[in-house]
Amino acid sequence: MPRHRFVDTRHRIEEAATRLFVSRGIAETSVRDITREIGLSEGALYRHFESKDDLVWQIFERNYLAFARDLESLAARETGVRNKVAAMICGFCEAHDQDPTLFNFLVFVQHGQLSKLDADAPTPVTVMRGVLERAIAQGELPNQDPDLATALVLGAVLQPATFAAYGRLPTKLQPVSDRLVAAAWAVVNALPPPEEPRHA
Amino acid sequence: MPRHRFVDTRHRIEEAATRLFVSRGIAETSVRDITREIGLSEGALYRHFESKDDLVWQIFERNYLAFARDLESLAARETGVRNKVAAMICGFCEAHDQDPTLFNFLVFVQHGQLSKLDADAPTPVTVMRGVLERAIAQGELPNQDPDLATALVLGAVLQPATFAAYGRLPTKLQPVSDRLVAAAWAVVNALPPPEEPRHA
Amino acid sequence: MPRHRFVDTRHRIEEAATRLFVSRGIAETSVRDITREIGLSEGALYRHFESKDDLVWQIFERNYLAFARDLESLAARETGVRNKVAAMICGFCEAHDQDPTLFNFLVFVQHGQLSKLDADAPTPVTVMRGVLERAIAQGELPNQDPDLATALVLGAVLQPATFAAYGRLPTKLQPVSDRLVAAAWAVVNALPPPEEPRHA
Amino acid sequence: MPRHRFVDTRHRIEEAATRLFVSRGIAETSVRDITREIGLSEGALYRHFESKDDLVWQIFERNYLAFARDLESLAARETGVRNKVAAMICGFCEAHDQDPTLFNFLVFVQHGQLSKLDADAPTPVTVMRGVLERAIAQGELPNQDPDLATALVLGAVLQPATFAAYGRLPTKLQPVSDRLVAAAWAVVNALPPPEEPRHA
DNA sequence: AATGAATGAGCTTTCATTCAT
DNA sequence: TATGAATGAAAGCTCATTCAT
Repeated sequence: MPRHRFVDTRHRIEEAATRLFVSRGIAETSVRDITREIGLSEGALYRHFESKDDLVWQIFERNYLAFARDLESLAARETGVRNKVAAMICGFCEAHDQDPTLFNFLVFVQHGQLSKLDADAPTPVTVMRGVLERAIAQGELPNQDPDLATALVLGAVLQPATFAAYGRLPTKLQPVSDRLVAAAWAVVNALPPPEEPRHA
Repeated sequence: MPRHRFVDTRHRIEEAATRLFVSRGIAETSVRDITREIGLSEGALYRHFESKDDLVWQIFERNYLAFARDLESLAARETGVRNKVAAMICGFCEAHDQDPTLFNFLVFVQHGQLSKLDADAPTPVTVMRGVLERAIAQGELPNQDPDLATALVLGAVLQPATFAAYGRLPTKLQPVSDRLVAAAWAVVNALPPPEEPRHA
Repeated sequence: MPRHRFVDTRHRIEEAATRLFVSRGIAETSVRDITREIGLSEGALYRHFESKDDLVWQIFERNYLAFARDLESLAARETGVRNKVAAMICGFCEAHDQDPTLFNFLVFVQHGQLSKLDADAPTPVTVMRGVLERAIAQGELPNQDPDLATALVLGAVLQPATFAAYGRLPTKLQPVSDRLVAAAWAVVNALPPPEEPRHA
Repeated sequence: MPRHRFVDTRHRIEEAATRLFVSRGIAETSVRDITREIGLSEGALYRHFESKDDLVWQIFERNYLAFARDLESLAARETGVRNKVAAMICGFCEAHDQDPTLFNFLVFVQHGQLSKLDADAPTPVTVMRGVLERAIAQGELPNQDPDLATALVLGAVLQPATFAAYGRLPTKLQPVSDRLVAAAWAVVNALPPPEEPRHA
């Protein structure tokens, strides 16, 4: 008999739940679906999580914040926006490829979990934004709205991830991470021409 | 309560439903929620839609295909990839700004509706892909995977739209459409340096 | 434009209703099913019948009593139990063959309608019982319980009718009416041997 | 309210359901009616039966087939049609008297359940038919249509059972089983005179 | 007479959660 | 810790009936 049954069970619940949440949606996944998947009784789940909501939240919070911290340390390790952004994009790709199910849950499925987060807890979005904002302020990047810049950079990884989830792209993003990095970099440097290009 | 109001009940249902679907999610919105919103009895909804699923599908299909056709004609009107892509990006922005709720429903909420579409019905995604693929084939764009290119271009509008939905960006995208166009264009022209750039 | 539209519509409702009641059951047939069958709106049915219950009742009462009266006059026309019973059995067969749907409705489907009948209204059952009881009293038939006798005689037509409804027998009973008559007659004359057949 | 009563909930459901189905009809009995009758919540029923349909079917199938097997073994135990038929008629009476509610459900109420049965599963009807057909083939009975013979024999028990259900006969059939046996026997031996008995 | 949208009660079923064991 | 029957609220849906037109 394994020593860590409790831990093990909890982990198996989270894993099965994440899988089902991503493939069917949270509301479409019943507690019964989850427990049946791992041969557990319905009631037993409540020894490990206070409620279904709590289960969703636990999966989300821990992983979301951990992911944010990872990105943060990846960026901290580098110098210069270019390298920092590149490292973070690669971080997204690695997180995606390592567990696409969890990645999709964190980034796409999380219905309403975001608003439960501590307002100033670092998230993948705020971490990226922090790097870009600082770079803009210090003139490392063209002057631009940091929020829009963040959206554009993230779009360069998240939309490919979406395509991968829908089968429009291969399941692995790391093989194309160079391309995504190039795109992310291009996007924050590609400003439209000024509105009124006076005389010749 | 009057029986025959002179308003289009069907339309009011669709509108309220779209709003609720976007803000809460489809599964989290009950038929009762929808009808209560517009002062209608539950049963009455079933005079207009066969089922809740049917309601979702009707809203989705009609608007999704119409949107795809709009993009198609916007692109057709232009010559050259650059202009075509620019027109489409602006088309996304306009659709978004005109009815952000509907836009978000079509692009983000549609749970499983995509798979019900006719396999070869044109969608916003396939329309964009068509333009890019042709341009790549004809050397108008650097050689690259058309699917990845499509993802990157779409990311340049959809991620800002997501940010707008979350309040991270203003509700209107049209004011920044130039920027999005520039980003979209940059993204398909920013290829990473070749892996091994031997001698000169 | 036909003169008797009203009458006509009413009749068409009754006919369609009877058919559906027999084939699906009363509860399983909705007002909508009935009206759709004859291209009428739901509301219009209520110009002809006060309620669905009323519709059921009207179909039942009129036909059930008419059938009882038919049997009564068939019996009255004959002399002697044998002939009277034979005539009634043939009456059952004819009624069945002429409109099996209506016959089955009257005899098998009528859920709870029987109890709404006037307690002393003549019914097919009471008519048959009357003939048999009188014959027993007058020694025309062996002494026996008139109710049991009635059941046995009716069983000789109704069970074949049931078989016809289930496809175990041809749809027409008249071709075998002689046999049914013979059976009915045999059944009221076949008394079991006395309980204790002492010596010899 | 206690969670784990030491009674067989499933059995109590079946019993209450059968009673209600017979007295009101299947469609007219709601799941709520059934559970209220035995002090159970509606949802709890679905731990024991997949659906209302499933409940109906389970009650029907098990008992119907068991009854058929009983009749089969009663017949097998005897030699000669006469005895076999007598044994089966008595079997019907016993089944009826032991649980009239269940008997009526099996024989009269079963809405559409019959068609779900395996096509070649033995039923009370086919068992009786088998005995009669063989007897006819071997000349033990006058030559006649075995289906009609089966209908007539069954009519001799089922119509009295119907009368008992309607209160036209006492609730017990066993006291008159001799009479029913005599009737059943008479019915298969009472052929009408040949159509045209020309000269002597 | 006829229409059909609207009502509102009721139906079957699902599901998160509790609790005796 | 685990089980699974039981709860009770709510869901999607149906349907007899009404009524403005």
